Amino acid sequence: MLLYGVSLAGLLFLMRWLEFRLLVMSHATELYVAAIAVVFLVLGIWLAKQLTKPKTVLVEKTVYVSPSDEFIRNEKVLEELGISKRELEVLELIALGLSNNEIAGRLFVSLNTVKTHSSKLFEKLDVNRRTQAVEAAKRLGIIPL
Amino acid sequence: MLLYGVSLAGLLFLMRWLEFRLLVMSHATELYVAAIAVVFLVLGIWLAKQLTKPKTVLVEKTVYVSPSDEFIRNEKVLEELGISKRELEVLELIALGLSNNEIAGRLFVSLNTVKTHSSKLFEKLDVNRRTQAVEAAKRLGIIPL
DNA sequence: TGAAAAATCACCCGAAAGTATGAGTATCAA
DNA sequence: TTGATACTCATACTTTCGGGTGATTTTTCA
Repeated sequence: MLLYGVSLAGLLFLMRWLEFRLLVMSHATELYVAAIAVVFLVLGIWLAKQLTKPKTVLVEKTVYVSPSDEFIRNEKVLEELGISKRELEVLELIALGLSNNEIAGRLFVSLNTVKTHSSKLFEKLDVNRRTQAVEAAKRLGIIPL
Repeated sequence: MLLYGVSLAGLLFLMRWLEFRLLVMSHATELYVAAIAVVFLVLGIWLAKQLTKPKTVLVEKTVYVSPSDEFIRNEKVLEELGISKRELEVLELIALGLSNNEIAGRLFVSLNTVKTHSSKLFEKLDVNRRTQAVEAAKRLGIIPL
């Protein structure tokens, strides 16, 4: 008897619902159609996304990595050796292969000043040639390899 | 009693459904809606296909100019520039920070010979200083970084 | 504010580096 | 054998480098 009641209730609900559908269809057709359209549009998109294998395009890019891209200066060594800012600048330009004259021009100082800086630099790096200075500095992590 | 209830319910539902179908048929709305649904389903699929950007997978092929493990000399460049064996030896010693005199001593040749070699070397590397030569050579993969 | 450190510049001198030119020897391929 | 190339060495000259010394000016910092 209980089951019967429940069934009847469900049936009534279903009828009500169908009736509602009917009502909507007869009175608000545009809305309904639009809803259907949207629902199926989304369904279509979803279906397409599910069913189509992702189009994959492989693009190969050759990257040349220079070992000097993540250079971290060893400040500790700099401090220990007592190398000043200016001296470091000179050192970097020396490492680039510039002559003292070119360095002087680039730093807007006289040739003599550059010589003084480089001399002190050599003393601190314990070398006596600019090429050795570059070697030593790279080894010590003062300038990038 | 249970069976009777269910049968009755089913019967009622069937009648309602037939009635509904009939109604739909007579108004032809369902067909229209179905058509809309199909159209928009297809439209959705089409849209999805159009809008899905091809998934681009960028594969970065990393080529180390000079891997930290082992140095491979770029023989090609050597040949292109016409750098001889002896000149290369001089170049390597220059890169080590040796003076022309030291190089002469190590290679058992005269200072003048070393000068000749280095001069030709500079010419081939298109530089005019030993420090620049070292820079250029390292960049070209002629000597290890 | 005053001492220390850094940066600037100058002059001298010898050593090293680099340029120019020429030339002898050895090797290898055509 | 000859021509090309690499290697060797020399002389002469110019430029650059590096060491030494000293000085002035800035900057930094206690």
